[in-house]
Amino acid sequence: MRIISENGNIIVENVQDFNLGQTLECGQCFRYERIGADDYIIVAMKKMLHIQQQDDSLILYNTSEQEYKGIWEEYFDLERDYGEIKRELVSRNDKIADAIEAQGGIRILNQEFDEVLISFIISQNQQIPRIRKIIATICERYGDKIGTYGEKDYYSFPDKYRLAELTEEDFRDCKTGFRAAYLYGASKALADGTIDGSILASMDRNEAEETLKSLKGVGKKVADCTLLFGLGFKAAFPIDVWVKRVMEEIYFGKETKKEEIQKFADKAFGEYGGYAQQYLFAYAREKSLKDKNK
DNA sequence: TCCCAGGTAGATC
DNA sequence: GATCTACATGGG
Repeated sequence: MRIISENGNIIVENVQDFNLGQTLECGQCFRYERIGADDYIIVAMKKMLHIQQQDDSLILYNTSEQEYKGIWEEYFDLERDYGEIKRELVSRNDKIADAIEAQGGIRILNQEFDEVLISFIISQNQQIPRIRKIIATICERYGDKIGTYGEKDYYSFPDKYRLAELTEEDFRDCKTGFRAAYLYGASKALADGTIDGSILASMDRNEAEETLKSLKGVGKKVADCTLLFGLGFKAAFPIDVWVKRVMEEIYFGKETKKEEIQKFADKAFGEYGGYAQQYLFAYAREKSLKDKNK
């Protein structure tokens, strides 16, 4: 990789194993807007960023080298060797090769813990476009305006103290449905320190998972997403309806209980479980979309 | 009208 | 323990 500062923009050249669209649209994050081919506005880390990919180069508009180094390099996980991860996964189990072939440009974003936890509580039993809409509403109502692109204003994800001021009714007004009570409780737990990302990150995976599950509305799957996307536990392998289906198709050939799939995945993918899961999840959704358009 | 969605809690068997 | 069901809301 080579980093160039030019006209107030940062250009990162020679980026390997990275596809911006795949990374943003694979369901791990919800705050992005596609404004063109390989061209996006994202909101993360309390900032708005216009970012575009051209072949193996990334252009980060209106960004300093300091901000790139301090925030975005880590956020996009650009320092990690994904070629090595993919080779290791295939060598452990070659049935995942098709998924990696199709979605190998995904990187696991290093997102902020509070936002991931709240977002994935919202996500349960809901479709991705709607999850994005609900989170956008919460940000517009309770976040800070942090930028404008075109005609559109962009708002930060509200911090835990702001969220803790909301009533259950406020959450319900954002169309969160039965999850409103869960969000109310989780926001209070974040604000009063009962649940603290930096403490969870220092625990082992199992203890962190159990702590997360002590929250009402956080079960195994939401906990695993939070571990993987918000706390850096790359071994976590969240099993939702998509992953269940694709695992049944590729590895089992029949309906299989989540617990059995989990055991198999932990053993087969080990410390790389999270990467495997994300390749498989995106692969399953892409295939379904293609089938629908046939 | 019914079924489903990046599930979970609580009831019941 | 394992299985069943209600839970808001919107799209197909």
